[in-house]
Amino acid sequence: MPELPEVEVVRRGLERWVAGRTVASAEVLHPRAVRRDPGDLPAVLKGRTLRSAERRGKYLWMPLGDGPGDEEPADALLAHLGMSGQLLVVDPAAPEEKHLRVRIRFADDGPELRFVDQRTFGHLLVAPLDPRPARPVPQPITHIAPDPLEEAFDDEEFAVRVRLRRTGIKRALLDQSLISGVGNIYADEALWRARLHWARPTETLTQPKIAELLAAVRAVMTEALGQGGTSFDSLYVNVNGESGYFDRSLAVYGRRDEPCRRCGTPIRREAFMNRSSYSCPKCQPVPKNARP
DNA sequence: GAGGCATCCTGTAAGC
DNA sequence: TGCTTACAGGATGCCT
Repeated sequence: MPELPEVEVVRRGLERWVAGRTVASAEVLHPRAVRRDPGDLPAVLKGRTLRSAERRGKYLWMPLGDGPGDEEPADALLAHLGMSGQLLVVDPAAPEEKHLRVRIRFADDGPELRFVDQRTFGHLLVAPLDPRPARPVPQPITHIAPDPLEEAFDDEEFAVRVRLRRTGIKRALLDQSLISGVGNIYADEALWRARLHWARPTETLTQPKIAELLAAVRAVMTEALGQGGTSFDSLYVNVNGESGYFDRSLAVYGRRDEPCRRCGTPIRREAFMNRSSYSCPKCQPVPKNARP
């Protein structure tokens, strides 16, 4: 499941293999894979140059240029991988993947870009860039907060906003308008490292504790990035189709009844927001006034 | 305005 | 063996 580290791995692949190339044609094979008007995508992309590969949280985008000029791009190809999306750079003659949703061919007749997505939670679209912020971002994601690996992320502001919330800390971590790029897996891992239960009321957290949690979020993401991301099956791969290995390093996620790596207590699984939370009963005791 | 929950989707695994 | 059900989860929209 792609979270920030996995998406960053994909971004680096796009920067290396796709940036600077001009689109010859685009083909939409599943309407749900493209937001707005799916019929428009081929016409809007044809002849445009994919300038570079940018990322905020779990969103990727490639600003679109009209030629060799150095004018500021006004729009971008925006992508979210959802649960199972993959952006693959493959030989045009390679057989079609079972869940191929969008195919983009280039004018240089080199490797093509394919959007493959089994569960169709991911999507592509072309959107205008909002030029107002210091770093232009596509308009559909202007409500997304910077991610903790960005320079623009403000630790103090994050702590203030978390303490103003009246909810559980894991809900806050998953709220992309507070902090982007954190999903269920890395939320559980960071909370374990910071010895916090997921239902801890946000208003009871001190500023130093929030700083410790942020450090844990950054540490787990940086380590995952170093190993090419997390993969439990073949659903997540980088642009060349290679899986990451970080799942071997997970301390709690998916380790129900296995011993905690700190104290040996069996890891518990609890239902949370129609999904799962994994934690250590001893290291992460249920708080008073828990907010599920 | 903020918080919380159902919904979208498909493949896999478990249960009967 | 074959069918049914539960589960996985990011973002959105709706309800309170």
